Amino acid sequence: MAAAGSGVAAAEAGAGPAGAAFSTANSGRVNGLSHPPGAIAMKDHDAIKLFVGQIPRNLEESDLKPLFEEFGRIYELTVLKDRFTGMHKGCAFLTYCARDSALKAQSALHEQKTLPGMNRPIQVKPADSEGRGEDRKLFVGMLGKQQSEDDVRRLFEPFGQIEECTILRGPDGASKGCAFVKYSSHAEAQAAISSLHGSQTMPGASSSLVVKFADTDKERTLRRMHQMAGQLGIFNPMTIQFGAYGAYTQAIMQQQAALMAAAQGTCLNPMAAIAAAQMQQMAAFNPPSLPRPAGTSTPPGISTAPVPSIATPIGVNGFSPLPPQTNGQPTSETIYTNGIHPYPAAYPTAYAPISQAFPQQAPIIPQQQREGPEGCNLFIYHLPQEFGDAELTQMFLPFGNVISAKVFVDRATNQSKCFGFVSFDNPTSAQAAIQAMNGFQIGMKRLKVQLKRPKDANRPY
DNA sequence: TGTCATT
Repeated sequence: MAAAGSGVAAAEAGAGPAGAAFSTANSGRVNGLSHPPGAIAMKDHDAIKLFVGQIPRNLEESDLKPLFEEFGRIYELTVLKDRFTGMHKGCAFLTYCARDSALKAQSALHEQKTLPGMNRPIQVKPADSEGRGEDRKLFVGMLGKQQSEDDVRRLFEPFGQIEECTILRGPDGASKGCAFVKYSSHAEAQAAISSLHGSQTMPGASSSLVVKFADTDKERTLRRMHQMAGQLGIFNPMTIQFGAYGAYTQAIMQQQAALMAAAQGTCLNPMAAIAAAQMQQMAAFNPPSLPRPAGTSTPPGISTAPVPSIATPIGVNGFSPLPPQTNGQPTSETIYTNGIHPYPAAYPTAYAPISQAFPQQAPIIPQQQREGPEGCNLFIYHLPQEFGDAELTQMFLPFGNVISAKVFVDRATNQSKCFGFVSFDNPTSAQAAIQAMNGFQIGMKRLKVQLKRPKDANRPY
């Protein structure tokens, strides 16, 4: 809850003990016990901070104090105010010196009475900051798909009292291989992590048991935002910077980089190797043009006329000599002098808000493996051993919007299994990639590029 | 032939 979150900071930053914060008329006499005026109130170590909601906005701390003092000596009481306007938010944080006072107040007041002018009863309950549950709830991963709630309980029982145990299941009831386990205390949860995380590998699981604290609401929201960002097509910074021509400009930059490497007889990185090979292939299969990334969206106002001029400088050899002034560095100027300008005059501002939103560094959205629509997903075999996700992405960028590229890696050795997946956002790009890249020779191997087999299909080959 | 999944 945002209100509680900002309120915590406000409460922490505000004046401390009630004795100092509010000097009301009866400050020398609280809860029937007298104590010297000006004495600093101490709170118990196990004191609970309460959230109080449904308070009329005309009531300030001094008005509320008498109501709550009935249950014990108050250590701190803070009405939540808007950080900027100072407006009363209709709620407060309340800490009693004694834990017991808080419990009494909660049971006597929570939902039990409605303050004047409010239409819902007062809320008195431990504040979110009191670790209402997230810090004792565990996420358990790498379970066997056939393990039941009872199996998981048995596993986690030795470390404390389990309040809740839920296996995550899909709509069909099949286990997703993970679960939530909630203990009655943080310490118990921590003990379970220490003993169980990585301790064993469940039958059918691909790696050892995962035991960690579950995501907080905040983390969950963040993850959802990332997912949404992915769906909106914010895949990588180059897409944003170069718009629809990112594929072309990148492909050309790579080829030029590869040229330099090849000219020096050094092919140290995999991209140089692939780009060099790609150029031979370019010259062979369709002389003057890169494959047209069909289906790539063209920003409004851009004519498609520049496309042929992109191909032209490449020439029949698959490349053109570098302009002398670039000194071989594949900078963005290199691209411009080749006659390719990512921002024609007709299209000056459409992406500007995005680049302004991320002035320094475009956000790196962690690329999760996303399948495209049917017919957009490729299976690629016989990849060079040293190829990773990035190289795979680069290799297929010229054919369209690559929404994901994944090279499979052996988890034990971290070695590529030499196959992977590439997904486009449309089937035409996928077909173009198959046409151009299936049988593509790299070193001694030829790539196998075909549509990914659908999960449910049982084709025997 | 999408490996790890967050109510």
